[in-house]
Amino acid sequence: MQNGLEPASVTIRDVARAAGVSITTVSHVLSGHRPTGELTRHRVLAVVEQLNYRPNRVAQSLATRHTRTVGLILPDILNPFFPQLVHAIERSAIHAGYRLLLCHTDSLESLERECLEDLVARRVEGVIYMRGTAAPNPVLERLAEEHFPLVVLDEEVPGLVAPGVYAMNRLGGRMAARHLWQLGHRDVGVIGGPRGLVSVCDRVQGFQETYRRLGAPVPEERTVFTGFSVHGGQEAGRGLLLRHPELTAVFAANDLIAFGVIQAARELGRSVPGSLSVLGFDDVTTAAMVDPPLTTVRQPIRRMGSEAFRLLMGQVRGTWEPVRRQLPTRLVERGSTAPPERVRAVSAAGGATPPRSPGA
Amino acid sequence: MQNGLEPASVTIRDVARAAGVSITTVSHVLSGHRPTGELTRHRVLAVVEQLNYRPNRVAQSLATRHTRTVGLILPDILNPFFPQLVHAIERSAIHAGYRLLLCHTDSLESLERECLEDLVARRVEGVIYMRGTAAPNPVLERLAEEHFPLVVLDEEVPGLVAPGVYAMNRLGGRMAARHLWQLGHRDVGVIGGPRGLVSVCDRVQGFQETYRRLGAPVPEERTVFTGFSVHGGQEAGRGLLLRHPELTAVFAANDLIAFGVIQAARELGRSVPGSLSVLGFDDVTTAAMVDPPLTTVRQPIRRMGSEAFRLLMGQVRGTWEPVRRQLPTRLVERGSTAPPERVRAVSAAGGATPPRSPGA
DNA sequence: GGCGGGTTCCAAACCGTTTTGCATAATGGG
DNA sequence: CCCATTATGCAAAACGGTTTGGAACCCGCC
Repeated sequence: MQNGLEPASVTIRDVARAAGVSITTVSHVLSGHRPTGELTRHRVLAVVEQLNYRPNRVAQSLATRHTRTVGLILPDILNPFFPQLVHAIERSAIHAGYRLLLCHTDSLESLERECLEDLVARRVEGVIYMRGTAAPNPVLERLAEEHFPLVVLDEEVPGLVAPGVYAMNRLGGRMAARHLWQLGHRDVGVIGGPRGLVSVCDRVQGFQETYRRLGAPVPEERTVFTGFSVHGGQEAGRGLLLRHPELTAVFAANDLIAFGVIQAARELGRSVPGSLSVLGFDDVTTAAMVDPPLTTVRQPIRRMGSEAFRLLMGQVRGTWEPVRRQLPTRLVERGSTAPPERVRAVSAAGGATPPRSPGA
Repeated sequence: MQNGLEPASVTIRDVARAAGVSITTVSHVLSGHRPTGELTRHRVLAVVEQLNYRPNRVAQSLATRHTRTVGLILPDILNPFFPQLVHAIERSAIHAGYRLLLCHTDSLESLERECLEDLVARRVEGVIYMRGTAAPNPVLERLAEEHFPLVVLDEEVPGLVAPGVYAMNRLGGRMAARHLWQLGHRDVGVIGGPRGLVSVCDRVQGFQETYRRLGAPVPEERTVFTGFSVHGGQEAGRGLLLRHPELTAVFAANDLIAFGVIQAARELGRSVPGSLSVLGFDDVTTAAMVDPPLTTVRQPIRRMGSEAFRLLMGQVRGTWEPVRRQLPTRLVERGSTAPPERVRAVSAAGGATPPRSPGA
């Protein structure tokens, strides 16, 4: 390698020399950590301007032992849920003068570990950790034990004592159940996400528990699990609907899955919501744009992101405590759910309720 | 600030002391830059293991003058196009041992400049720059002049001589035009993205140029511009359709806009593609999931991302040259386009073509 | 005129690595 | 047995900043 490519950037030494002062002085006028003479200050500033000097942040980081960087570990950037989260975090971060080091793990545990190690080796001041796999992560555990600034976001890590920000998943599941129940659905199916994920368990259990309490427990074979993806939802949805044509509604553990279910339903000639209601989770921005617009349980994504960052900063500048924040979900009713056909027919006959027109 | 929070990480000095060798030796066994005795090596490695030593990457960076980091500047992470691009870049990056420093600019020129400055101050080895504004960026120009490793991605910067990777936008526009023309559309509208963006110009011009050549030039007032967002598309679409109800098809400069147009059409009681065909650009993953599935011009997103990274690496390790790579687009026909009603009626009467059922 | 106090500035140590030049020990050949 | 090598390991100088402890100077006051 030839080297010689570097623009041989100007150092603080160059500035000092050009301004005829010591390095120390330059540093002080730049940082303001100590008062400097009016005259020298202007001279230094002028030289800085003229030479277009910018302090080397890595040298600064080494000396000051802070990098103004936080690491982000996320499982799947293609799931629109995560970009929304990243966006919220980014806003907070930039506002606080921090940058984000991005690590996409593709839900691979090995990558997760590697990234985590690398991030701390790079001396990020903290890590916001979003997992996509249920596999235990020893590195994460060590970090938590050492009280390394860390906040778990979105997907809880069982057994880990560390600060975290989550949605009220169980509550969300209940909301979904109540909604479908009230519409009159008695034969419902559930499509969960990856097995072992706490959020999936909570959502599914919240849903099932409500149906059970209402007197119509969801039989085990009507609950299936798949990946958090459109494809997964489609496959699982097709299977479920084929085995249980009597189903009038399906609750999906996230919006991507719900999208897949809608496609599967269409494939099988079942209209949504006419012959099948579909309910999602997350309220990703595209949820309002699909056909039909998806009824879904909204997570307060922006607040989750900013809260996560806030918590992280709290740790960075002092007090580590394993706060566990849960933010409320809320049902967003759109066009993918409607009363089941039987009920519809009845109420239409009674002239009470016209068939609902799905619309924003 | 109490400090004392740092886990007081173990340094190379600690390892050296514990292993009873010099710092140099430790460094050498770890890097393999010089041969070391079998015995010492094992001893050092054992200590490293035991102390769980990880070299401080920022110190390493300072000493070696490389950070194994590249900066990413992108205008809008909420537009699913960019996460897809980021994903592709990330894959290449991680494979090459690099990490990504993420800068979301919200299409703000001031933020762009700031981020760029910060990234080079942080000594990223290169920058992949995606712009969302037409405003000139002096920092960018300086960097390009200095031959700082840089590749412009997706959105060209007029007047800048720097390596770049783009889609064949003009060609894409032509493809869109040809498609609509062949379906029989003669009254078409165009909704461009932000004014001044080269990609927008190219797409729109490619489209218009084709229609002109075919003998049905698009009148100026049927072309409007808006932001790259669903909302923008909806507003612009509503306005356009209100002023020009005679339109039978609309070409949108990206998928988000197209989604908005579809919503606007629905608002106005026009079915898609029944009474209005809509054609997008990008082929974002959600394009296949909206209703109706969007016919769109696909950009080779993955290839654009990996090619951008490849180009960047080329610069990092040596040769700067302002290569300009253009990747081909391709029309993906889905359900949002169909022959205009008039034509449909005719051909249906002629019994030639049954109304097309939009489907995947 | 000496002295306390406030300004300004600088020298030097440090942050945690890499890397070069050299010293020493071990090895082998003549 | 001695010398030329080769194998090993160390000390010290970077890398580009921050920060602390003083030194030098100026001021006004008693």
